[in-house]
Order: sequence, then structure tokens, then C-alpha cells
Amino acid sequence: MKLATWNVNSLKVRLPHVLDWLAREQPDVLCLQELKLEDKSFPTAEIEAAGYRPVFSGQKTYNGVAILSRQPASDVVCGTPGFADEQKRLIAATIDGVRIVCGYFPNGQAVGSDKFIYKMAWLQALTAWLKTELTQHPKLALLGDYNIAPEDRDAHPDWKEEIHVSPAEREAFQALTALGLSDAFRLFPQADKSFSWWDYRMMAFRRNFGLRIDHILLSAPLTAACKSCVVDKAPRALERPSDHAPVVVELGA
DNA sequence: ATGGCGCATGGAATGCGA
Repeated sequence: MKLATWNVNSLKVRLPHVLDWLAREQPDVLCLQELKLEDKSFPTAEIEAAGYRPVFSGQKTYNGVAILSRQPASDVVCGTPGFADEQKRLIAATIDGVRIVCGYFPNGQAVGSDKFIYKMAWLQALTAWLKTELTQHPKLALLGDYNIAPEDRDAHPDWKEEIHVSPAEREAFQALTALGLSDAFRLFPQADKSFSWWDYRMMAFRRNFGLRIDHILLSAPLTAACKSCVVDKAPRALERPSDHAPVVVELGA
């Protein structure tokens, strides 16, 4: 089973890249973030023509998440239960017996700002909900744009901002792994300075000035089955790319 | 020291992302 996550920064603009990538990579599940479109504008026909079924939770201009899958999705949940949130940042569904949770974690803007406080509250609510969700679904994967670089090696040495690398954010990430989830990327040897996001400005991709902020966390049964985890940098090098690259895991039987 | 690009909205300039 092949699972992937990709912040596409506007599904309308990125649809050709997404369709090309699906055709080439043939994942069983693709989680998308930052759709930036309303549900009525979701490109259902194009996704279905590519052989995938979508479930989605969108909104105008900002946010928006979707799960595309070859097999049907059941028990779909939009938004973190118990956390009132007007921003469409979470969708979960069960596919082939695996609980898939797709999240677009808040950016936080600056440590201590109102948006940062919202980010931390969002993370706390997610963690509390996942704790109960894991009791119901031992096979669970949390995929998405976390907007957190978990360790120093996940940020370029010249990254000067506090946001994405602050102790509070990293503690929140560790609270997720403390639920029994493993960072799939770190189950395997990886090149130094492996990132998943590069700013559009400053020729950041060419200089590899990036952050690793897109992650796939796996519960214990899925961790045991995990065969690989890679960042696919190829789409970032295309014309009019998303600023994020897809992250992909392969699970064995 | 700042902003540097891209997207959306709306039809210019601004908010936001990370």
C-alpha cells in the first residue's frame, strides 16, 4: 500500500501536476492540503477519470483538505471532533482498513502571536482526539503539512525564524509521537539536508534552502510494515510548482 | 534591515503563506 501527502497550494492551479503525478506514481492514497477552493469547485470529474475517489473539505481562498483513494473511503470525519474551527484543516477516513488522517496544520506566523496560540490549541485538540482514535483504529496514519520541522536537521542551517522550529512546536510534535506514532521518514537512512518545502523566493529550491515540515506518522502496526519513505522533489522543479513536494511511504502486506 | 514569489480576491492593492 502506497500513501502520500502533498500541499498543492491551490488545487485549481496544480491540478495538471496532481493528475500527472497520480498517473506516474499510482499511490493508493493521496492526501492534499491547501486546496484553496470551495467544495462546489472541487474537480471531482477529473479525479475520478484518473481512477480515484475523492473526499474533501474545502473553503474559499484558504485551507482545504482532501483524501484521494483507489478504494472507497468510509467513516469520513471533517474537522477535529471536539474542536470548533471555521478553518478547513482536517479530514479523516478509513481506506482498506487503515485510518487515514489528513491535516493542514496552522502556520502560526510568529511565536507568541494570536495565530501561534491558535496553532498550539489546534495541535492539542488533534493530539487529544488521536489518542482516542488510536484505540478504535490500531492501523492509523497521520499525513500532512505539519508546519513543524521536528529537529535541527530538518531545517536549513541558515533558517533564522523561530516559527516552525520553536521548542513549543517541537514539543507538540513529540506529543504526537508519544501516542505511539513514528516519523516514517526517519525509519530509513536519508540524505543530509532533506526537506519538503522551499520558499518561492530567493531561488530557495535551487539553493536547497528549505524545511522538512510535511510528514507521515505511522502507528506501530504500520511502522512495522513500512518499507520506504521518500520526498519526491521532482514536482518542485516543474513550471509553476507548489512550494511543497510530495512525501510518500510504501507499506508491505 | 527589508524583501525578494505565488495565489486569491477582484479588478488595485492587500492578506497570507512558511
